[in-house]
Amino acid sequence: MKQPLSHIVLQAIAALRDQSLLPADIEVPFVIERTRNSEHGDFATTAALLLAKPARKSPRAVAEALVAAMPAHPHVAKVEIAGPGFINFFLAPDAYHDEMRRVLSAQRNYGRNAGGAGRTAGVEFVSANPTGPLHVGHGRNAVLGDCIARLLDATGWNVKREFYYNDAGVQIHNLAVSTQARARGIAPDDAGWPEDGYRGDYIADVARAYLAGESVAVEGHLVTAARDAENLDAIRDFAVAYLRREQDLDLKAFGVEFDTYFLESSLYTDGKVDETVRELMAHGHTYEDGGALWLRTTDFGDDKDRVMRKSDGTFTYFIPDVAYHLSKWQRGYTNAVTVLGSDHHGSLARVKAGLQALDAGIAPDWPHYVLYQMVTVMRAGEPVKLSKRAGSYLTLRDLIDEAGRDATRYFLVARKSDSQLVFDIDLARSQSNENPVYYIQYAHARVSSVMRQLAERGLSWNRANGQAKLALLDNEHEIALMVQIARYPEVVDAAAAHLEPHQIAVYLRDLAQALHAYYHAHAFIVDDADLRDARLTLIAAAQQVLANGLDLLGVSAPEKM
RNA sequence: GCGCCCGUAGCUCAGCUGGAUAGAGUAGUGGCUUCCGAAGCCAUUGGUCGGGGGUUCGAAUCCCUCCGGGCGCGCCA
Repeated sequence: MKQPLSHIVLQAIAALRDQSLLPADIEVPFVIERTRNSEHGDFATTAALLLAKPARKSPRAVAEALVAAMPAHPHVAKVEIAGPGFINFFLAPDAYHDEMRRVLSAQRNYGRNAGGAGRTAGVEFVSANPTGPLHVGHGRNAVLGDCIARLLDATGWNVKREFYYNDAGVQIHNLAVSTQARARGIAPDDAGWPEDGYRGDYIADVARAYLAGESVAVEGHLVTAARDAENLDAIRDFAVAYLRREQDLDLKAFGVEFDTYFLESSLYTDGKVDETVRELMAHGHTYEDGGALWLRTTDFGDDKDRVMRKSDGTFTYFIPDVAYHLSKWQRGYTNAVTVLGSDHHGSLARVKAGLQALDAGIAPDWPHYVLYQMVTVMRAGEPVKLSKRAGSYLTLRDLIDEAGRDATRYFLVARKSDSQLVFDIDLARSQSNENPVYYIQYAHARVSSVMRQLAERGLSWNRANGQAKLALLDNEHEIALMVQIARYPEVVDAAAAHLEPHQIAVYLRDLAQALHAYYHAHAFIVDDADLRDARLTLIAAAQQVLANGLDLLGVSAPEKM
């Protein structure tokens, strides 16, 4: 709804320039924003405040000139100047009525836009090594990445979901020897159990499946167990496939799927690591010291230089990381998002430094990192300790089984990613009004309930009929609800631009509240057919937006609860 | 010691990225169901936005500093 307003402000600025009341060469990054207080209208702009200095006039004088130069628009009922020089726009009710019609004609497309213009955005997330089941932290990562992908898709990007993992490093060796020990009947704490072995019971499951000769289908190929406890390579391949499949099943149950699985080992076999090292050396940001090859990352804002190639000839992990991100760039990921636990934030500076040192035309702010803080899980008032190495941690699967997919997704994404999250299992699984996800879903189901009632009474309402007399929607609840509905496209745009899916979660709560309040204050199935059609149109629009928003979070929108 | 993140109502958190009188939920208090879903609604109490300085028309938001909490700081990944 902002576009017409930006348009007439731009026209007014142009008019003032033509009259030489404003310098011709200034850029005005003005914005049209929602007002917080309805006394200030629907939208406001601070353009006059920003123009005051270059125009060498008082903000109010600039505001008056702008308003005088502003063309009329049928959706704008009134323009006022307030305070130090705010320009407030009051929309005509028709602006909102038209918007409701737009919701119903666009349906699932309402709120989507084409800002990404079909360019490719790669969202890398989860990226857990296949050494065990996913834990709750991975769950936060998964839902953040998935919702960001959904937001980018909704804003016109061609989105690729990508999962990166290491299938050959120290941790994987550890997995192999742990599984081998289990296959030989050695348990943790027994003599001969490998140091730093994975102690969880799931390792015994892997070993059992291996000895039974099971086959595992994962990522489009099949791995069959060799059953030979002495064949460490076969054990490793099987264990990786087995645990990857477990992760995929958990992720699928969580509503998360990927387009691409990228193996770190492929960077070596495809020569990408060597290519990256060659390029870094060619651009002169490397030097040798103490038998190791260093990258001068301090040239690009890191706080100390980093070793690329150790004195034993192997690479540190960060070179594959740089090579991997280079591969994303080469694969045309104009926009790249990496979702990462904040405990890895130290690696950001060096990877970005490595990318800059390649001098490949990569923008300094590419890729975008979305960091998230730890999740603390509470059950019955007690924290549940997360300890991957101890093997006694709460898994994502446990959480989904207990709290349900919808509540788990909502809770893990409803907060800003960079603040610590306390996940209260008891609250998440409670089906009460304390639980926001049920409150939102309930609001959605309630509209379906009205429609069912309508049918039972032999009445009908045609969703596709844009003829409803929406001018009848004029009480405070209706206006509040229409305003809330019409905000949706703006919220989607902002949430996508800032990679902040929690904005959707917060918005949906507000929308559900406006709908519940309307529901309570007014009847819908009334005798007056015109009024009935108008009100049904409104709640149908609200329901559509709730469904669209829930879809962005990957949470179901039930017709019945 | 250095770097990043956080500190907003008793509790859990928003705050549209510098705008107008800082908002929700929950807890507390007081109301509302012969009627389409009470899994609901309405009203009300509650704030030195961790403290202090600064930048400007204007700061919870940006800068500096201090206090408190979290996470990092390896030729580990």
